[in-house]
Amino acid sequence: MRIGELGQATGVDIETIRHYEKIGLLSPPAREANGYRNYDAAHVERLAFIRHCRALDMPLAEVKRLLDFVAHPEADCGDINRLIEEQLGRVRERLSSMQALEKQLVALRARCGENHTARECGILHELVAASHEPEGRQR
Amino acid sequence: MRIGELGQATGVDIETIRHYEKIGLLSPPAREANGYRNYDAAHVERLAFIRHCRALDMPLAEVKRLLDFVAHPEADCGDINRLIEEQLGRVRERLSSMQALEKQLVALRARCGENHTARECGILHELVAASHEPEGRQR
DNA sequence: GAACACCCTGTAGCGGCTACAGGGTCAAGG
DNA sequence: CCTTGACCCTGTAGCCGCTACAGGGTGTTC
Ligand SMILES: [Zn+2]
Ligand SMILES: [Zn+2]
Ligand SMILES: [Zn+2]
Ligand SMILES: [Zn+2]
Repeated sequence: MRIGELGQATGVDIETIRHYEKIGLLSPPAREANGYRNYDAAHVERLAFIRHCRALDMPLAEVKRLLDFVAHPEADCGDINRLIEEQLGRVRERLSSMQALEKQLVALRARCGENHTARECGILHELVAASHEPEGRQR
Repeated sequence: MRIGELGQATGVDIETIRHYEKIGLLSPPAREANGYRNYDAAHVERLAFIRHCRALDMPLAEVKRLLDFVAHPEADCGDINRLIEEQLGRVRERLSSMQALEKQLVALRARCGENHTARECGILHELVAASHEPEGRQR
């Protein structure tokens, strides 16, 4: 199948597919006589796998590591475990900082009353005032 | 004060300070005879404000808009309100997708038992299997 | 006069795409 | 036969928000 069909089949932009090939994440497919890329079922499989991992917000470098495991199934599984664990750690860290962020934004929003000018805006005052304190009371 | 002192005072890397100047976020300071940047109190104020907004994960483009409000306090505050609202919307969207992500990763981790090879690893099997289904059951 | 801390400009890199520019290929329709 | 259109190719540059050099200049101290 050609690149357009592969994109159709997996819901991936063809520019992205070429990008994955360029960075060595998706193996170069065969070429037709006219130079067009010609993908097979394994490519569909692989690309779907990549996208699934990306949907789990894994960096491409980690996806690459996982693909290596798929290619060499005799390897020990401990590393896979660790990879997921690391990923989970990062996600949780990000999650908690985003929760703190949401709280701050909600508080900020509450500072703004009815129509007035920027000079009298509680949001702006709060932002200016807050930037006078050392960052990170919440730590 | 020189750039190093400003960095000290605000906890911002001097490369970052020069970067902010280059992209027009921080106004160019005066220069000493030898060409060294010479900042004043207003710059400290402004830089602290920028960093505080960044800590709230605002894109620099929005920080710029806020700085415009600070500079023109006669403007209507409605836009400030909207800006914070948009920011909150983005944060919440990201937050809920990260929560879903965390769940998936926890489920994934549970699939891996004791020591075994990648071939028998439940995580890998799950990832491969999941990539066969159309993405986004959760939507 | 040499070591050191500081400063300057400019360029290139990161990740993960996205968007061109400037071409080639091939089937259907006027 | 020729044009239109859909598809494909390569290569380069841009996005964000930094970060890291390379290759220099300045100014104080021993
Ligand atoms: Zn207001
Ligand atoms: Zn102030
Ligand atoms: Zn396992
Ligand atoms: Zn399969």
